[in-house]
Amino acid sequence: MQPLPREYKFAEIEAKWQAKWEELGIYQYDWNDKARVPYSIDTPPPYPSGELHMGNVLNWTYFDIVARYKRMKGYNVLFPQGWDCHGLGIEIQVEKARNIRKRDVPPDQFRKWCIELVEKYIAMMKEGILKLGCSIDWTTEYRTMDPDYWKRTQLSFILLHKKGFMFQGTHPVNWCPRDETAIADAEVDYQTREGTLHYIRFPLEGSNEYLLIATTRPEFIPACVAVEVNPKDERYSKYIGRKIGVPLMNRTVTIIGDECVDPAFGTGVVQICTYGDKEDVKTVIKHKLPVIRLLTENGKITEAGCKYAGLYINQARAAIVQDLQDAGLLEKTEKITHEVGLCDRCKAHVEILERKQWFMKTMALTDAVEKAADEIVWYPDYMKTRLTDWAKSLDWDWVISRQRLFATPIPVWYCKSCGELILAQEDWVPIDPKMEKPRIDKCPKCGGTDFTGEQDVFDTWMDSSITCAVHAGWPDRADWRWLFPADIHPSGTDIIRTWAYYLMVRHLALFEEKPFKSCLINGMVLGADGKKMSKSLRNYVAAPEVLNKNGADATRQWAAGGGATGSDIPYRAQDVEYGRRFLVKLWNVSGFTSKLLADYKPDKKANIEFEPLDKWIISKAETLTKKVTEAFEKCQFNIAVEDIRNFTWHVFCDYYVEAVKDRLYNPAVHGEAKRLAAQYTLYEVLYRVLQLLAPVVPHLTEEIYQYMYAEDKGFKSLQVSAWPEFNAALVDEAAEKAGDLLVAIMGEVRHDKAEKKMPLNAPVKTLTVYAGSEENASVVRSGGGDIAGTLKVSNFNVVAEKRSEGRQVGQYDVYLVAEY
RNA sequence: GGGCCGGUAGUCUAGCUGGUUAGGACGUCGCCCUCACGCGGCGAAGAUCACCGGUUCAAAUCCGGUCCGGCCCA
Repeated sequence: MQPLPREYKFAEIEAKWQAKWEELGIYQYDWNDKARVPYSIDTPPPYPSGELHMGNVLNWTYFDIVARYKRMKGYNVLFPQGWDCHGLGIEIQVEKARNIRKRDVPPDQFRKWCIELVEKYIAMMKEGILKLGCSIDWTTEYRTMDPDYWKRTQLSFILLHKKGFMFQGTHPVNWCPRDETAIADAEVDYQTREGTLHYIRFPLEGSNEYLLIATTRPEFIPACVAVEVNPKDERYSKYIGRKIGVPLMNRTVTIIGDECVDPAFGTGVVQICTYGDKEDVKTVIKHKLPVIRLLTENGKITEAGCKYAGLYINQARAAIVQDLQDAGLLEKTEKITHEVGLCDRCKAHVEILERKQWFMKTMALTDAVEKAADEIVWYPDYMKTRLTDWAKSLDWDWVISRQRLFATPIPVWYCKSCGELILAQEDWVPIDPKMEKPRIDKCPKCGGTDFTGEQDVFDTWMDSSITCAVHAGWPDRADWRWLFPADIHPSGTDIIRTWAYYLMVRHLALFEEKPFKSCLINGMVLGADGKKMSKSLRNYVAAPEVLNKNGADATRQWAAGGGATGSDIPYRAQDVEYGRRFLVKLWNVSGFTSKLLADYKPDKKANIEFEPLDKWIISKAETLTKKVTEAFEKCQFNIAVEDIRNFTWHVFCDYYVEAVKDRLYNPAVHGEAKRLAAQYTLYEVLYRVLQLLAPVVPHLTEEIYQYMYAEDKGFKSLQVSAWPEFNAALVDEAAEKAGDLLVAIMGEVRHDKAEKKMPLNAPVKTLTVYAGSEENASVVRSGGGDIAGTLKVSNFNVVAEKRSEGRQVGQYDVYLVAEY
């Protein structure tokens, strides 16, 4: 036992232990250990976007607590760390930083710049994660942009292709004309914008009548393939089946009926264009309408647009509106607000384009996803419905091809003479078909020898949605199933529909097994103003700033205790400061305890005489252990943190330590055996607090452990000490009740002194307690030593009879009179 | 329009498998320089638990409805 230094220097302590833990290698997963039960965390590889933000802090703190807790519980914990590098976000940032468009430079050069930027960002984020004190096994670190990783993405594609899950199709897809790539539903950001509703006359064939249609997108008139009305709408039902002229276009289309038309919107007559919006896509499929490809990949009008060909969408709209007006076909316009789809990376207006794309058959897996979701434990449980509702609401299969540069290549070629698809063999990967030829002599279909490599690349989610298998060692390790499914997958409320969903479909399709056994959801971090934290709202706080100012242990308490798991939590500086104050308190009480225990030998337990308050706190510590363990098991970090803090601060520091000072200072009065009991209790209860706190506050608890306990307990780190098992035999309800009464009496005398504006250490000449019953009287007498010692009472009288004189002790039928 | 969540003291938040003097934090106001800690100690004030109805001996907690807010989606 060594006494603690006086000052608590968190920066020093935290840096020291972060280095030391790494040196000790205690966070390394033991790949050869088949005796201990493994526990694998499916760390979501973050997208390196710059410095760590408070959202990352919340997320990483949650699963680091789980990792540390499970390690103490004796599991062989796998806590890997990867980086999800590819994506449009990085491409756009490189373009902006270098003021170029990606097509302006050779693809290799562009890729190189992307890698440089990603590496810079990884370094920044990694520094933050290290400062937070995460117990990551860094020997597992990987980057999805490395060929060794995209080998896995490609292999999974080949296997899924062979199983029939991958197909090419000319389907309408969400398309970003600015980035010139297909994007998934999940990447479309819907926003309310002001738009113009145009009322346009469509002439009925064979009459002088016309129908007035309302549209926000007149530029799609050249792609009009039908006009639609609601068959229940008496104004128009009679026209169903008739032909109607398309304004400015020398052709007619048929008027069709469908109940999905809202008679109250606009005029109740709508044009169906390929493709003005997602509704058009549904209608085209349902009524088997033709498709007119109006837009090019960069958002210009095609030849199908006749005289408007070559114009950008906006230019075409202006020209068409002008022409309609000149022709007298534009009856009126009005402003409306409506939802528009924007590319969530660049905010350009998303169009719908028909283009050959690769898809994964995900809709066919919806039942399997639902079943798997039922088998998974969700923290909190209601998050399950977010996933299943999303899965059930999907209309389209997942578009997995992208027209980008910084991504994993799709490992296929096409025969130049017959167009036959050549799929890479499993042992060819990693391979880039843009750079390499397929490893065959000739086309198996036509014998041709010339091939073109696939130019498209994979959606970034194709990389990151196989992590559960990859972390387990797939496909390199024969025993990867040992770690699969992952024990826990952490996710945020905002990415359940992407990350959790894609993980589900990929692993279910590949391995017919759910990817993870439990799913831990974190909410969003809000600014102090209660709004979602963002730089533009100026309520943004950078994680390194918080960590440098308050240290990791205080910051982690904020993350763990800021709110219930899954709910959004606001970042407020004062909450982190409360965490820091708690640490100072713990440090001080530990230092004080270490002095009181200077002559204490833990192994010498002979001749101990427990007082009621010793039994009281030992029992309470045991009850606390049960509560905290249950809370950690259910990922209720806030409950665990609050219970430990309150016990430490208010039960241990404010009452127990105060109550035993006199026993420790004056063994001549109380006896050596009772002094030893206090020392034993201080020693064990503080150790228990340190252990329970270790997953949340790893650095400070380790520092205290090393000074006070390492020599005796023998673990090289508190982090690998055995989690305290709840021992029902140590719970003593009678002792807790008795102690509560004794503590209440001491509290009541404090109240009395406070009211009389006396210092708390003022001596009491006579203290008379009217216990109200013989039972209470014997309790009060049994704790009389500690009470008299703590309150400096010269004459302590306990009267069993009931008498309402003086102050009532709390809610008890006990009264006391103090004379000074 | 749909799904999910929330509405608890000036502020943030816990509790919500029904019975607690509704817990904690920040802030506010007193008092105490008590031999670990003023980043402390002891106290105090502050909540008709959004609203309306129902179930029940009993509801912040369960049910129905209304209003408001958030996230995600259409």
